[in-house]
Amino acid sequence: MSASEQTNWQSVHDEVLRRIHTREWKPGDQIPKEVELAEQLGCARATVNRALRELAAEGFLDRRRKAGTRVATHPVRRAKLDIPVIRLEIEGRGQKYGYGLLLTERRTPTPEICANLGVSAKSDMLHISSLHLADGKPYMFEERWVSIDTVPEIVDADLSKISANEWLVLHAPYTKGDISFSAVLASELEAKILRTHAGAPLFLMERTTWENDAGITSARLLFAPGYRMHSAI
Amino acid sequence: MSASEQTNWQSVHDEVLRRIHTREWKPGDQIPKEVELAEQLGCARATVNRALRELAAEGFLDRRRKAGTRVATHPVRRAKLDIPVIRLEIEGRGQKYGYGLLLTERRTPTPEICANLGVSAKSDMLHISSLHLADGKPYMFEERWVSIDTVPEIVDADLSKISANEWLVLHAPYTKGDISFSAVLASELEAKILRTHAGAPLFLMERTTWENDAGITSARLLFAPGYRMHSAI
DNA sequence: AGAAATATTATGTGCAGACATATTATCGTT
DNA sequence: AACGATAATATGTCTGCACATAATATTTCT
Repeated sequence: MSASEQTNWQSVHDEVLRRIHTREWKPGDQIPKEVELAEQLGCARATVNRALRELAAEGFLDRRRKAGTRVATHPVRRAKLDIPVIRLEIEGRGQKYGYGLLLTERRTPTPEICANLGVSAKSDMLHISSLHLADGKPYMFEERWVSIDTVPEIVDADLSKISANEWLVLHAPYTKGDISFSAVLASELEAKILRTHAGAPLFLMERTTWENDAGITSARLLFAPGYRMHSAI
Repeated sequence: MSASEQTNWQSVHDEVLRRIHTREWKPGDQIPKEVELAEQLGCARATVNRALRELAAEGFLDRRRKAGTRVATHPVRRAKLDIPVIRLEIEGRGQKYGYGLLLTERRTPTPEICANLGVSAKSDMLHISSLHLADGKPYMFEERWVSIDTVPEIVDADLSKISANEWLVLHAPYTKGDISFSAVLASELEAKILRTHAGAPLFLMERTTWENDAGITSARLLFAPGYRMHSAI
């Protein structure tokens, strides 16, 4: 290796990654131990440790005490999906964000929601439907249930101005969450709201959050046809 | 805070997260500087630094030199999607994995693939179609293009036994990748292959990878109806 | 040989101290 | 007041050292 430049953890990171990419170190290979690498690259062990730790977190390396460090055989690539507030996602693309509250009602949850959140069938809940727009066009249709037992303050929130999600982000942080993605067909009603036709393929995102096992909210987000979620890996 | 226990970076991490969750520190609030926190919690600044750094990476904190550390106002939650090899995903659920090669042909790419990968229209490429099964049922239909210019060894690979993706993972690591998800309708052909009906909603994953700007592969993965991708946040 | 106790080892983490760097705050000049 | 130079400061990182911990290797005992 060239060396000569300054050795910081980032450069160690890059150098190790380079050796993996050039297949100097192949999947399954054991790489030199931290002390040796530190000596080779002219830096402290702590610096090498930091670099290798990050590489392990990124999925390129497998590390085990005493056993050493080896190149991952099945580099599970981790796509980091940023799940921003919809408003910021739209505004971030330079589009104009719009939001409309379609319905709020206070009632007991459906059996499905009970199962999702793990709450009783007699729970006090808020059911909210809303539509998010980008440049005036329907972008995402949201159907959400919020537990009033867990987040009583929600009943005083003005959900005609700020979306339930944004309100929750600011007032009810969660400790645990679940998110899933799938493809579904638009129903008659959904199609009408999203201004498309029944049977159109819709991207569905379902999110459920808890605060220490107390269910907060469960939401079903239906994106208008053409939506693509993407990410770098 | 209680304290008394041993102070390691993990406990600092958890304590700070607790203060955020209990809204002792609210979104937008500035939190004590590292030196103060270290004093409060009875540990070295390096330890606090490690904890806060992780929390910032997780999206709970915003940190800036001189400006200090504050609780994120819009906690962008990062869903970490593990993108494993399909075989491992299926076997990991205890199902039996099956794989069938449907077609391989060596030809020039379609304009769409050219655009995706950024290669010339006269590139030498391998076009591969295959079907992945779980417990004998169609699970995912894959249509892939591999650049022979970038990965010449692919022509000697036996793709009837091992999927192109698995072969690539082992023999052609990438430095850059792009992944996107969307919902589409099954075409007649796709429906036939996945043993469903035309017009069924399919979850589509598109992946493209490069090695230093040299396009490696572009793949279109169509999952059978009912597929759900999920993750904890 | 086989099992249990013990030693060895590579990574994991903590610490104090130092300097680097990006930003903000302040001061002086016009 | 506006502007540019300068000082102050919180985080970012590196270093050398020490000890903890988990896993493996070795030895000892039956």
